[in-house]
Amino acid sequence: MSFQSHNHRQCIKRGVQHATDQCEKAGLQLTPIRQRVLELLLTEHRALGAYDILEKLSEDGWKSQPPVAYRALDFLVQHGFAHKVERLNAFIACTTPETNHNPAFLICRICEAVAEIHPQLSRGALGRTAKDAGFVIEQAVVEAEGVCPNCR
Amino acid sequence: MSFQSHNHRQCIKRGVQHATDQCEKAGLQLTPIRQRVLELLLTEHRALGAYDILEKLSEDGWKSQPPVAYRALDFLVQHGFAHKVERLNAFIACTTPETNHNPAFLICRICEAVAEIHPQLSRGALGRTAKDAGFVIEQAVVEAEGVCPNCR
DNA sequence: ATTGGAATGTTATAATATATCACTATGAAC
DNA sequence: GTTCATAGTGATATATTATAACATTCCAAT
Ligand SMILES: [Zn+2]
Ligand SMILES: [Zn+2]
Ligand SMILES: [Zn+2]
Ligand SMILES: [Zn+2]
Repeated sequence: MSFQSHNHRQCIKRGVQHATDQCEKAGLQLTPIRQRVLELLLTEHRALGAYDILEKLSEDGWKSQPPVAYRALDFLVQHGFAHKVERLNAFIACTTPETNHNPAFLICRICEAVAEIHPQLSRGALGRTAKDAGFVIEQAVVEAEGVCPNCR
Repeated sequence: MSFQSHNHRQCIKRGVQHATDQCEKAGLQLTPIRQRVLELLLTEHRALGAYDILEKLSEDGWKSQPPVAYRALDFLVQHGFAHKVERLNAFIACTTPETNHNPAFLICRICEAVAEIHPQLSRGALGRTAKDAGFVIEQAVVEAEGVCPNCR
């Protein structure tokens, strides 16, 4: 859980390592830009906008245009290495890329920290209601805003 | 439930009537523009973007600029007469404005119909997970995408 | 060597949203 | 009745987020 203090260097290392391995296995190309964007996202437990990413890339010497950031982000999201937080129009590295999952997010409105969690929604009230309505859920955006334990 | 066939004229009438009453009671001004925007939203069980609204307003003779639409939408959202669907960056009239609620949405990716539902999330897995993490949820965005009964 | 695909570079523009200031109406305070 | 404060609207400009379209590079397979 990203709200708790933890060995954050390991978050980054683990994230990059996992992506590297997965891409190797699946024949995907974790190109320098894609890897760098993933690292940037992993650096903070906070969602970054595409233009934040662009700015940071530019500090690295990549003077890239918007499509570059969006492409890298698309790739990462597509393959489950990152997620888009719709409420923020921003992106965050996946913190549990090992497991197939339907992530939900807890967003602190004070410090902007974002934690990825995995409640079993389909079994809960949402899934039941949808089922009753004859609606087939393919994907769910679940984003809770509030105050994290550190900001209370 | 907006997926089922129903007397839709009544949806519109009820929505406007409720807003009128509420505003009367609370000393709020349901101005012509605000009422018209609400009507436009009520016309379809589909989310409309601010610029869709602007276009429709313009067909009515109001040659308005973006802030006009956003202000009216802000008002409606603020007072619970409409909701923003984050996943779509668009707005939809509330279908059950009588009750205090934390709405969730079912979004059909085929016909774009949106249904507002009210699962008891706080009692479910999400609420539990948040509580365990010491996170206080103030608001939750819950938006499921999939296929509605009519499009199956 | 040629071809084809995937990734990136580059330019332009679309789509969504807000800041700011000017103007108007309304109603309360004096 | 005039003054004043407030809420709403009008209007201009600009910020922020996102994509379309086409050119170029690189590498591997034929
Ligand atoms: Zn960490
Ligand atoms: Zn916090
Ligand atoms: Zn209806
Ligand atoms: Zn449908």
